[in-house]
Amino acid sequence: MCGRYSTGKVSKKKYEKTLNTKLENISSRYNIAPGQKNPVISTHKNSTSLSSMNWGLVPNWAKDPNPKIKPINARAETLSEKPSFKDLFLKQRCLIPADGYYEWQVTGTNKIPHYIHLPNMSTFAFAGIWDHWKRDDCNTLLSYSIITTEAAEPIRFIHHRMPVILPEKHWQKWLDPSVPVHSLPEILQDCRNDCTYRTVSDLVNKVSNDGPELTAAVPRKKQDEFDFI
DNA sequence: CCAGACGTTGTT
DNA sequence: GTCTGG
DNA sequence: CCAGACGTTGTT
DNA sequence: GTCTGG
Repeated sequence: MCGRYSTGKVSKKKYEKTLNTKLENISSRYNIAPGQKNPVISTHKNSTSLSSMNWGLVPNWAKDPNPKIKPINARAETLSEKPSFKDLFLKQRCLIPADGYYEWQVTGTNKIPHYIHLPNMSTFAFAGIWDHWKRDDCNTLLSYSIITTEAAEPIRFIHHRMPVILPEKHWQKWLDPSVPVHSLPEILQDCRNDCTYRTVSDLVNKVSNDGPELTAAVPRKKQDEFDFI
């Protein structure tokens, strides 16, 4: 799955070139957590732009802008069936700029954080869906959820689910609300699985920690080595 | 029909 | 255990 | 995702 | 809003 990620060294130019549009700046962050406002690229009324959206989907029909359940992830396999997601999957897809994400490997009583990224620390984009919540007397709330799928082979030992990382060739199609429905599952299945990883320190656990040191490789003992102490 | 949920992950 | 806040 | 709180009444 | 359960 995906519950923390980074935009530390993303290339805004890569998004601008691939999408043929001008975007606002993307701040460098190394510990993006659910519930925060983060940069998201979406196409609305024929224009593609970067907006600040809340991570954790608040559907437009929610009575309250702060409902109990705000999904941070949405399963790719069932997107077109779930009442909360199906309309958004058809018409409100988004790209989430990132250059890595964190996954905790649970071994016995230990939780070892790993930083997962593409070769060469390439800038990438998660596939997501977004929505727009509005009541007369309240400000508009934009929110999003990151789509997940089965984990790629190299990182499956860490966790069995991972966020969908879209190759650049699909970015424009993914954002286009008029793209034929049948191509959506094809795009999702053609996601990147050439991920690599490193163990990192526990600094990432605390949301208030933020900096390049969170992504630094830190050797960690495995659980079975602890067992003999 | 109305009332109530609408999600994921992981664990059992 | 479960919910909230970040 | 993880960390940290989880409550009321009354007083300042 | 739309779906599910009763």
